[in-house]
Amino acid sequence: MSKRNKSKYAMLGMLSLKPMSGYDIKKNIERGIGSFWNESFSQIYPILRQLTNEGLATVSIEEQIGKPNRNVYSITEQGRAELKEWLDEPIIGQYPMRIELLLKLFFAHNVSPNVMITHVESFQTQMADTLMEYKEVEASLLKKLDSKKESIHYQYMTLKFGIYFCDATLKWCDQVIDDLKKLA
Amino acid sequence: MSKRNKSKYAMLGMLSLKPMSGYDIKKNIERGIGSFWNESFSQIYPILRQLTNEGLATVSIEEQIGKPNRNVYSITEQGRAELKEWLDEPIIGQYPMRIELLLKLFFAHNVSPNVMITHVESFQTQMADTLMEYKEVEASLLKKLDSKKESIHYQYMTLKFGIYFCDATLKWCDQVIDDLKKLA
DNA sequence: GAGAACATGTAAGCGGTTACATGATTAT
DNA sequence: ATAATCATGTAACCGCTTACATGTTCTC
Repeated sequence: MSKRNKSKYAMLGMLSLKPMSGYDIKKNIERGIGSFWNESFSQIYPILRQLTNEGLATVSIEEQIGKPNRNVYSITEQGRAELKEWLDEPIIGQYPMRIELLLKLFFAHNVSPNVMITHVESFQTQMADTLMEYKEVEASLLKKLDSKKESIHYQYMTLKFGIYFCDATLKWCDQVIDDLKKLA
Repeated sequence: MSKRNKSKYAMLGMLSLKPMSGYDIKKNIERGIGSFWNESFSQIYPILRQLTNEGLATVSIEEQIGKPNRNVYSITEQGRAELKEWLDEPIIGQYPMRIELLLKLFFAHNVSPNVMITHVESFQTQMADTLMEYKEVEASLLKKLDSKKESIHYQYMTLKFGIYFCDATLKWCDQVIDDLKKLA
């Protein structure tokens, strides 16, 4: 009944794309699903070891010259089965969002409107940067959409979420800055 | 340097609106900022006590007939000062988002598209419900906008974020369901 | 009669971040 | 030279959720 650890499924999902090391997984999470998911090394490495103990993944050590060895993990049939089981499950409950900017804005009557204008503007530039990154990824994904890999389509759908979110947020920022200026 | 506990400021912020009990704060958080912030009783009560120990709030016990006593907290000048300090600070770093639906969608090549159609559709109806609630709150806020309380304006701005977010998400759901049907 | 709302709290445990530890290679 | 990338891990700590504990009144 308690909140299950979803990091495990994030690992299995990543390994379902291709065999990877812990380091690879970190990078792929950042570049691929960083807008709505994050994992740190201190979670990744122990979970990966746990997966092998449970027979959901196997390891092979790749020796490299001049670099540390890579522990490359591959998903097993059993791992795939467990991943599918999780994918089938309906999603219950809410994702917790804690957006500090909005918390401050809600209590902004305690300070001058200019304070919040500054905060919202820097939030806005951050968002604009993020959107540009997404657009670049989009361009590279669009080239691959014809390929036989259906996973590309799913990657594109999640990316679109990020783009929709940024767009909406940027429009909101414009409006809020306008409103704040009227109060100032 | 470590991640500071922002729950404290959520409490101070709530008390900056009016004196409240822990129970009141919980309700006000749910109804007012629930779309981007949450607190549980096991955080609220200890923090409230801590605030009084630090001189940031005072308590008064209201006796009631047939109901448990209410411990009503009021913010002190010192509390207001600390709240303002926090409001002034620039917001550093990212808010962690963990949206399970998107995690599943990213790995959806492992299951039939119909599985994700089901998930996205129930996500969509949830969002639509949320949006309706927001619209109701919006209607009641619009009536109060003329009032002398400037805090209403800030409440409206944060509510607008929720509305923008829901709108964008609903449009995204429409598109994704279309795309998924083409894959099925 | 069941369940929600009112009202306050504690204890245990997991989830997750931050800091620590190590060290070579490559790019600026 | 300095920083970044590659690469794997551990330990400590904090934040937060879940479960537990208690009891009345009001609503369906």
